[in-house]
Amino acid sequence: MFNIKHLKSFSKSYSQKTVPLVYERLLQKFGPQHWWPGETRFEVIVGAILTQNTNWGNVQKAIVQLKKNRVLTPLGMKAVSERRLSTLIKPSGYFNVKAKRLKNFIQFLFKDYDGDMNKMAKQPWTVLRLELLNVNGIGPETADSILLYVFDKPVFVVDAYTKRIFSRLGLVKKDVEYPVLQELFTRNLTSAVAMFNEYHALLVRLGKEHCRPRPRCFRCPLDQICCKIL
DNA sequence: GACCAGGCACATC
DNA sequence: GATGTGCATGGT
Repeated sequence: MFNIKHLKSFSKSYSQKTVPLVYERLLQKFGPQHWWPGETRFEVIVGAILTQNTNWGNVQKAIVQLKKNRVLTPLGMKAVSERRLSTLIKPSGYFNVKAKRLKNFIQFLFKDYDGDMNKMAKQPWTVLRLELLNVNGIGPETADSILLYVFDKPVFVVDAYTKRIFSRLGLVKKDVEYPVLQELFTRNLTSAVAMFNEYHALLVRLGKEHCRPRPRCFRCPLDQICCKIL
């Protein structure tokens, strides 16, 4: 029987075994998460930017506001002023910086792709990734979320939960760099898009419910995740 | 009132 | 290159 308490190590074989196994256990425990069912690709991108370091519930409030005011389309968002945009997305927090970031993305979308998401979809994803990272306000997690959840590209999304969970499982150090952790998943998983999509969502679910920044389950050094879930 | 949330850019050393 | 800080709302 797999028991993370005894296997804790940074070894390669541990990773090979653990990365797919954690996925199986999580899917078994929580079931499919049906993540990011945005009505349009543009909506998912906006959500990806608004959710930076922010609770999804707050993001949804902002999305409703944008939709109500017809700003949730490339043309609508291009037309609205940055000041007005920041007011509409207020519930999502960091509204001034996020308004700027949304405008930066819009500028990129119109300059390079004539405001056409279909044209963007045709770009090879490795190229698109670099272009997205070049937009001020889009970092690795947001870029990869867009590639995976909007354009169905085989890119694993690493976030704070991923880092916390897998460092506590002993597979990586606490301050592991983004590409190193990402590589851990791409190297140890065979299937891609559908699984990457689901795995990331499941890690968020696990993180929210059982893996706080400061463990509350003091009997167990990994908080609750080892004894109750995995 | 403290903690937490599906990051990122920028300043400083 | 590593580390610290500002950005801000809303739920528990």
